[in-house]
Amino acid sequence: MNLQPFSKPTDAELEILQVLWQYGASSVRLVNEKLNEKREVGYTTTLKMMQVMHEKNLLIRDTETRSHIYAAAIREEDTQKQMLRQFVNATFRGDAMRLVMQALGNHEATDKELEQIKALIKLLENGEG
Amino acid sequence: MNLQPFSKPTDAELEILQVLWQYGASSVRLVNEKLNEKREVGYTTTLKMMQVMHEKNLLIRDTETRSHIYAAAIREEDTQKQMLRQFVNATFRGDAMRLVMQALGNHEATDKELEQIKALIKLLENGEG
DNA sequence: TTGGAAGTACGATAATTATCGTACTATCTT
DNA sequence: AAGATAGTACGATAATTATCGTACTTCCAA
Repeated sequence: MNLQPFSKPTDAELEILQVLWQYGASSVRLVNEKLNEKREVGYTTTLKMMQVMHEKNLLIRDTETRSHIYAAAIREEDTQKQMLRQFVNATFRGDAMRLVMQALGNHEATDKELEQIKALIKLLENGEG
Repeated sequence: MNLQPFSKPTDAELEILQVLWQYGASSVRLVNEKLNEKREVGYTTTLKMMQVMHEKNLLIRDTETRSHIYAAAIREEDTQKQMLRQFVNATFRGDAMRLVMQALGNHEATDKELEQIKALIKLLENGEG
C-alpha cells in the first residue's frame, strides 16, 4: 500500500488538505471560504491550487456536477505520520523522544491528556517489547 | 528576548543550521563537507546559502581570518520550539497531544525513555498548574 | 431567450529557493 | 617572484510556489 514516494505537501497545500480532511469532499467555493477564515486568498488562487494538487495526485475530484467536488487523495493519518517522521529527522536530528519531551513540556497538559499518556505508556511497557 | 518575528528556515537552511549547532562555529568548507555526507552539493552553493543566511540574520560570521567562520545566530532549542509549534498547528490542527501520541505510538520507546516521560508527567501533575 | 451569476481553464507573473559558473583576491610554496 | 591553491563575491538561472486576471462555459431566473 502507498507505493508512491511521499512528497511533502507545501504549507498552502496542507491548508487545503486540512479543510478537506475536516469537512470531507467539498467544492472549491467551500474550501476557499474556509481558507478565508484564516487569511485572505482569491477564489481563482484556491481553484488553481486545487487543480495543480489534482495533477499531483494529492486530490481526487468528481467533475460530474457543474461545481466540481474535490477530496483528499491521501489519508490524514498517513500524511501526518510521514510528515512527522521528516520533521523529527530534520528538526530534532531524528530524536523522537526529544520531540515528545518538548511537546509535553511546552504543552499545558490536562489531566485527561496525562491519563491518556499514562495509558499509552502502560501499553508500551507490557506490549510487544 | 528574541524580538524578531520568527521566520521558518527552509529545509536546506535547516541542514546548515544543524551542522553549525552540532559542530559549533565552522568554515564553509567544513559545513559543505558535512552536507556532502548526506547529499551532493557544490561548494559555492553552500557558500552562497550561508551568505544569504547571514543577510537574513540566521548566521553570524567572523571575517577576520581568511576563511570566514560562521555560527548559528539562533539557538537550537528556540528554533525547535518555534518550528514545533508551527508544525503542530499546520499538521495536527494545533492538537499537540495528538502529536505526542503519534510520536510515542510509532516510536520504540525504551524503558529509560518511558521513565523520563513518567518523571515529566509527575512534574506536570504537581507543578505550576 | 437573454443576461447575469457562478463556475472552470489556463496563461502570466512575482517571489522564493537552490544551484552553480566565473571573476576576483589572498595566501602559501618553491 | 610566480604559479598554484583555497578562498570570497556576485550575477545568472532553473525550479517551484503562490497569486490572480481574463476568457470561456453553463445554468438559472426574469
